[in-house]
Amino acid sequence: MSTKRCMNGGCGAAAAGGVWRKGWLLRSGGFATLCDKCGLAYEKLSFCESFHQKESGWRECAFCGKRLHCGCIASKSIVGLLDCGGVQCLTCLKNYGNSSIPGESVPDLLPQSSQKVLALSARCSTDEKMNEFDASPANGSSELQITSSVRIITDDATTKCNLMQLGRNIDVNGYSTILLSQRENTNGSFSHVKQEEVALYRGDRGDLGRSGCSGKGQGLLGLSQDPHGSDSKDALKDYLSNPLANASLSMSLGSPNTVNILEACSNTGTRQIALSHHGIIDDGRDQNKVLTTFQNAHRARHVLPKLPKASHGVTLDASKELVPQMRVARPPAEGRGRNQLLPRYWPRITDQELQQISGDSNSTIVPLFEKVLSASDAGRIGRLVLPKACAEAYFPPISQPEGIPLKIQDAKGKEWHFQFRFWPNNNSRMYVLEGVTPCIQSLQLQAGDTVTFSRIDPEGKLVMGFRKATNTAPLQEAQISALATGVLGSETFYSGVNVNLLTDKHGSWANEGLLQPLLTPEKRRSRNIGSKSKRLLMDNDDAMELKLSWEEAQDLLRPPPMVQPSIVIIEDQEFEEYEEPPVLGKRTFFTARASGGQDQWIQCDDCCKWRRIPVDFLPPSKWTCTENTWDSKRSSCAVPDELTSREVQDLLRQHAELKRQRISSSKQSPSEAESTGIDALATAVALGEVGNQASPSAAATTRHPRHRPGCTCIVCIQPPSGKGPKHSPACTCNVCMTVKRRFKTLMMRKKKRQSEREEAEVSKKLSWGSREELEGTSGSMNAREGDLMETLEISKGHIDLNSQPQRDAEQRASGAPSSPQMSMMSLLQVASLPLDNYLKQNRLVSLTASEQQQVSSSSATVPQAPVESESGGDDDRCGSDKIRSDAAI
DNA sequence: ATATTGCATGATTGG
DNA sequence: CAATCATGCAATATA
Repeated sequence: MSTKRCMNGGCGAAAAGGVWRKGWLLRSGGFATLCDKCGLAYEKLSFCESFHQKESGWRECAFCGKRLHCGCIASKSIVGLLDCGGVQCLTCLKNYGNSSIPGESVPDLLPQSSQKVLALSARCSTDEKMNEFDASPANGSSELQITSSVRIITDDATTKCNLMQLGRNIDVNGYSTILLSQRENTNGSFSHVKQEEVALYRGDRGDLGRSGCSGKGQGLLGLSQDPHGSDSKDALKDYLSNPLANASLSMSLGSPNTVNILEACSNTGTRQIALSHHGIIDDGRDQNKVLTTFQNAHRARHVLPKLPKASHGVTLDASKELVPQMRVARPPAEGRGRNQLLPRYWPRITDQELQQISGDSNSTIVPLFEKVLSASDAGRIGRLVLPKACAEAYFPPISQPEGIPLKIQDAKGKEWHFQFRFWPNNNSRMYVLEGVTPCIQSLQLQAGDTVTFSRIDPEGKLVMGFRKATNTAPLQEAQISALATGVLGSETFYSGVNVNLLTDKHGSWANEGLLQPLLTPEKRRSRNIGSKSKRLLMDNDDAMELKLSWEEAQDLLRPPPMVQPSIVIIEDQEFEEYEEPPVLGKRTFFTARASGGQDQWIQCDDCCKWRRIPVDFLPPSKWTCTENTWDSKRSSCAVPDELTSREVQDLLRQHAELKRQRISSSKQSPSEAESTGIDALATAVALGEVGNQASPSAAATTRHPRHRPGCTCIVCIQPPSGKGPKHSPACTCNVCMTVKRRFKTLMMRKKKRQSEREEAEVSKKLSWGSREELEGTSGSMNAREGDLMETLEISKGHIDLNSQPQRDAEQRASGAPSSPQMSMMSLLQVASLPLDNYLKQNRLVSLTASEQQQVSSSSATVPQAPVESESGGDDDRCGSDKIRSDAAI
C-alpha cells in the first residue's frame, strides 16, 4: 500500500504506517478515516478501500454522474458513500445531502401480494464515461449485451453476486436495468420461496453488490465492488471479519434506505434475480412509435419500487413509518440528446402515488418530470413553460414552432388537449404547453403548485399529476418560504404539500395527500426546486413579522460572556473582536417616569417578578432577582413585585401594541410611513416631548458586540433616554456636538417638512441608483448633513441617481422612500436626550432601551453603523448654545 | 377595450 | 459565461 497523505486542507500528513485511522462509521456502512495530523475526515471508505487498492479506475457520482477518480477521494471530491451504494461528489452532497440517491431509491421489499417486478435503474450520464468504463474488463458482459431481457434465477447468493458483477459490466449503452427478485425464505431454507420480490436499483457501477448483493445469505456486502469479480468472496470475508464492518452494518440498518435491502439479503437464502438489459441506445425521438418490448424494458427501469406493507426495518422509527416514502425518480434517460435533467425536474412520487397509478393493472408508470408552476404558468395566459430538456426528452418531437396538439389525461380520465409548441429563443427553443388554463383552473392550481408528468407504459399515454402547495400550517408556510429562499430541501417542501396524481384510477384524487405527514429532517435533501424563488415570496405580513422578530433578536445581541475581546483597528476604527459569537440578551422593558426619567424592567427567570434595573444595564440571557445588586431590598425572589399585575399587563400590552403598530406602519408605503413618522417626531420635537415619551419609550439600541468600551461611533454614543441631560449647556463633548448637529437638522427638517414631503413624492418616482453613486455625491454636502446622511444611508439600499445632494440629504431624512425604520431611528436618536447615562459612565457601555425601537425597529442595522458614522462630525464641536435646546428635548 | 400571440429581455443558475 | 426560463410587452386579433 502506498503511503497515503492527507489532502484535507493541504495538511499533507502521511498516514502512520500507511494505514489511516478508522474512526467514523458512516451510514453508508463505510468508515471515515481521519488524518492523524489534522484530524479531519480524509477518506471515507470501506468497500472503497478495497476498490481503490484493487482498481485504479474511477467511479462516478451517483447523483450527477461526475467522474471521480481515486485521486478525487483524496482531494475530497468524493465526500461520502451512499447508503445505497455509490459515491457522491461534493457538489451533490451540498445539493442533495448524503442520503440515498434521488430517483434511485434503495430497493425496498415489495408487498408480498405484488407480483409485479419493478425495476430501478441508473443511467450513465455520458457516453464518454461509458467508453471509459468499457475500457475496463467486463466479465461476461457480452452474453448480456445481446439479450434485451434476461431473467436468471439462482439460489446461490454468490452466483447472484456474480450476476451483479455481470450487471455491473453490461452498461454499454448508458443504461442498465437490473431486477432482483427476492423470494423471502422464512425458514432459512433455500427451497422455500415466497412471493415477495424486490427490485434492486444499482445506483452506481459496482454498487449493486454493495447495496443488494448478499454474501451467502449473510447480508449485502459489496462483493461486486471488485470489478474483476475475482475477489468477491475475499472481500466479503474481510468485511465480515472486521468488527468495524459489522458495526457499520448496524449503522446501515439505521438507514431507512438500506434497512430493507439488508433485511432482504440477510434473511434470505433464496433469491430470484432478473437481469434485464438492453443494448440499444434509445436515442431517437420515437415517442409516438409503438413501444417495443425492448423499449418497455428500458422505460421501466426507473419505475420506483413500492414499500413493503409491513416494515421489515428494525430501526425505522415511528415517524418514518408514518411518512409516505417520497421517491425521487431520476427520469428515464431517453429521448433526444439524452440530456440529464436538472434535479429540480426530477419527478418525485410517493408510494401512495405509485399505488394509485399502478393500481391493479399491469401498466408501468414512468414518472417523467415535474415542474413547479410559476406565476405565468398558473396565470391566465394559459401557457405553461416546459423545461426544454424535459420537453425534448419526453414529449413528441416538433420541428415547427406551431407544434402539435397533445393529449394528456388527468385523474378522472379526462383528457386535456394542449398545444405543445415552442418559440425560437436565443438560438434555442422555449417549449410551452398552450391552452392549459382550463386544466389549471379545473385543478385549482396556482403558482407554487407542482405538476408532474408521467407516462403509462406500454400505452405511452401521458398523464398529469399535481401537488398542491399547502398554505395552511404555519410550519408549512415556513417551509414554503424556506423553499423560496432555497434553504430547505425539497423533501421538506413536499412534506408540506398535497400529493395527487391525476391518474388515480379510483377517482379519489381530490383530497388525497392532505394528511401526508412531514418528512423527518434527516430525509431532507436540498434541491433547487423553487430556486427561481423570487416569485414565490412569502406573504408580506409574514415577512414583516419575521423581520421584526429578527430585529428583536438583533436588539438583544450581547457580547459573549466571559470572553475578552481583542481590539482590531479597521480604517481607524477600533473593533472588539470576539472569538465567540454574540449571545442573546434578555428582553427588558422601559417605562418613563412622570418626572422624566426612565426605568428599565426585567423579569426574573426564577420567580417571574419584575425588577427595576438601571436603564443602561445590558442584561444577559438569564437574570434572576439575586443579581439585582441595585436594589438590595428586591434582590430576592421572595420580595414582592414592585409592579402591580395591572402595570405589568399594561407594559406587555403596550409592547404588543407597538409591535402591531410597527407592522401596520410598515405596510404603508415607505414615503407614507416615513412621513408619518416624521410628522409625529417633528411634532414631538416642537412640543418638547421627545425624550419624555410615554412608556415604553426608550430605544433598545444595543451596542454592537464588536464595539469596544469608549467607542465613539454614532451608535455607541447614542444615549438611552432618561432624565434630563446632565451635560453642561456649554459641553462640547462629542456626544453633545453630535446631538446638537442632529437636532439642528431635525428642526430644519421640521420647518421644511411639508415641502419636503412633496419633494419626496417626486423623488420616489425617480430611479434609484447605487449607493456608490450617492457616496459620490455626498461629498458636496456639508459636514452635518453628510454625517446625517451617513447615518441614514446605511440602511438605504436605494439611492436616487437624479438627486441633488443638498436636497436629498433632507429628503432622505424626512421622507424619501428609504427604510422608514432607519430614518425613524435616526430621528429618534436625535431626540434621544438627555444623556445622563452616557455621562454617568462616561463611556458607551450600553444603549439598551427598548420600546423606542419597537417603533423604529431597525436596530439590526444600527449597530453596524459605527464604522461610517462619525467621520464628518468632528468639525463641529462648537455651538454649545444648542445644548440648551437639546436639554429641552 | 380586452384578449391573444409572438418575441425580447433579464434574472437565475449550472457548468 | 452561456443556457435556461419567467415574465414583460408590443403587435395583432377579437369582442
